[in-house]
Amino acid sequence: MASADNAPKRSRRGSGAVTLHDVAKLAGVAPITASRALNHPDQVSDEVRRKVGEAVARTGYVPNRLAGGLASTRSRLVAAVVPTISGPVFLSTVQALTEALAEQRYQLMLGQAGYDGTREDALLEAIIGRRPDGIVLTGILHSAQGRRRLLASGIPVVETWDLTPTPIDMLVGFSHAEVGRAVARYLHGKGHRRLAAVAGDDERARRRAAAFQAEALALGLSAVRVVTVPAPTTLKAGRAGLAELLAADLAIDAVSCSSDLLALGVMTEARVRGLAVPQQLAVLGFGDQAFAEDLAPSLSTVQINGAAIGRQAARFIVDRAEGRDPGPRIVDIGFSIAGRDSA
Amino acid sequence: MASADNAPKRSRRGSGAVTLHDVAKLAGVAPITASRALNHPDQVSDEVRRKVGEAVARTGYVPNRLAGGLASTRSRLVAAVVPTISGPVFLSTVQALTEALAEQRYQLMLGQAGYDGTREDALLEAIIGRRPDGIVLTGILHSAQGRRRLLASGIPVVETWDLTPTPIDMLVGFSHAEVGRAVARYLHGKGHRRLAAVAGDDERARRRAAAFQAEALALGLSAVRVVTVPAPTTLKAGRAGLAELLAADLAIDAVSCSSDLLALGVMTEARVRGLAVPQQLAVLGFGDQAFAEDLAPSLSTVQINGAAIGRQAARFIVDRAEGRDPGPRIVDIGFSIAGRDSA
DNA sequence: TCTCGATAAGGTAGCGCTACCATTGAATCA
DNA sequence: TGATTCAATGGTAGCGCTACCTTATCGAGA
Repeated sequence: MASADNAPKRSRRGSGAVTLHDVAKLAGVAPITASRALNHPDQVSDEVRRKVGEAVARTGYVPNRLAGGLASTRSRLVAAVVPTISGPVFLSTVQALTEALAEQRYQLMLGQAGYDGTREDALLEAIIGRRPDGIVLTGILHSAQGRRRLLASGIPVVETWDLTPTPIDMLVGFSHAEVGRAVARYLHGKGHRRLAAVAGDDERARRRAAAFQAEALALGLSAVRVVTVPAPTTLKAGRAGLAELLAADLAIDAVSCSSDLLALGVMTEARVRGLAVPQQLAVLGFGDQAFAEDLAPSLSTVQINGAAIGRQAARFIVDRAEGRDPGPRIVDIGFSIAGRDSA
Repeated sequence: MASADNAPKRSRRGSGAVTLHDVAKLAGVAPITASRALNHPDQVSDEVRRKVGEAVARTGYVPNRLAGGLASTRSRLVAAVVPTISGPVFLSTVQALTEALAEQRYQLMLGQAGYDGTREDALLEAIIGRRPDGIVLTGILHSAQGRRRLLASGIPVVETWDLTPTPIDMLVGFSHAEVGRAVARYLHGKGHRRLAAVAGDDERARRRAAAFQAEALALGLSAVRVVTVPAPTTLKAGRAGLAELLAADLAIDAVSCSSDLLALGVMTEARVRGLAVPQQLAVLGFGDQAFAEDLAPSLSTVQINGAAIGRQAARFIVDRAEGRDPGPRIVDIGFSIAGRDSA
């Protein structure tokens, strides 16, 4: 009965990495105490904290969050869904979200749903399977089936970049209809009378455009022509959009665009055609990307604080995950119009 | 001893979600058989496959990948590290990576390291803790300490957007020095003799610029002035960069930029100052972002197939994870120069 | 007839961690 | 002094899944 079994106790499986057990043994404490020293340092003595810290440093131990998540049903993982990462619109939100979460030791998992929604179901399954502590939906329209699935999963959900009276769970955004109306009033206020728009083919841009049209009519202006281009929007589409508007020979004097890139395209096409911006044609963008301010002429655009959206979404989810009350479930982040040289 | 304990068998813990046990019970098979029906369908009978499929549909079961990953030491998770998501350079790579991985039922986890590397250590810890099946480093210089840590973790690593003879593990990229030299030869071939450069303050851009300078000298041209601007690069920095070059009064006739956005800034500033592009000043970009081709004048630029990099990285990692030999560990994806109107 | 191998299914024992409860010893109170 | 509280630590039992092994069943070959 002597120690005949010097054979590795660790069985066939496992990654072979350092585990909490190894750390605990080295520190001379029980595994659970080592766990506490790392996760609830205030619950152990200085002595234990020191010994465990040393053992961690010596072994290079990195906690297995898969195991921790399984045991505690808290994965410290947050999933974000964007239509596509190439549309730079949501980037500031995703970036702020990543950073705010990293500060709280949460990690972001990114999924792309595409603009058509065909991958949505597979994506949701992949996400829910990871049992994230929260899901941030960024500018995506989801099927009723997907809604039900999310709801059933019980995972906190934050919808962003929109404002609906009936969110799945929580929401940070702004009113697209309000943006459309504000833009119409802004251009009208600047003396423009023959408005047009170039809009990406996505739900939100369409809603802004519709409100823009309606408000222009309400202001007594002539009917607004809207050219729709595929999403995600590109500079090229902006050029083509203006070309199409000019071909229709409507004598327009202002164009509202559903993205800054589109606006840059419109300005480029106008310049090539010898149309002075803003004298002959006013151009308004959407999103206030970094380059907008430094174009020549500088681009007037709708400012959305994407970073604020990301931070609020992070706050929502972390509060929920830690059992705090996140307050009102709907936050209107608002918007403003940066009046610069182009309109 | 009768069934006195009608109390919920499921103890205090757990998420309350449907588990494989529930599915198995409903299907009338053992849990392990249900597991096989889902993960190795060819190992069970049609009958079992059908019953389990039905049970899954009825219960809305979503496998817990935390538990699966813990048991199998295969997380089906891949981590990608970018300096920042706002620099649009790596977006095409990240997008292609996400898509290629999603096809193989792997999921991407995104981390931002920043350009300074202060967050690098915390980020690595967060990543390794999830026990991903692979890590893709995108354009990031990591400390020797980080290298050691990654190596010690035993996780497959793919470095991208660069070419070094001593990768940590696997590598897909191209030679930045070669790009710098090719650009110098290209501009020289177009008849330009007084070259300059505007480069972002990151390791790779600096290497391109250095090779650009060296090659220009080798071609017998006068010394190349390089203006360095902060990373990530912006349009504004491009404008400022050109302004600085012009202030030095060097009579330059061509500018090579370390990003397309920078090039757009240079072109914008040139236009404002009445400098004709390319007649008085040739401008060359880097990255071939979507907008480059449609600018006026269209932007000549260095094309990098970022999507191909992403796909190859995915292939590397999936092959490794599934135990296949991924072939040569270093892949040079190359580059080309798109000669358009600006240079 | 018996053995053999292939196929299909099940049982067992963890993966590495933490929730929950029990225990200990010291400090506090009446 | 003994009852009571508290802080610090440990033990046990899973979280939900899968690797590994074993057992039943069947038809083919000797």
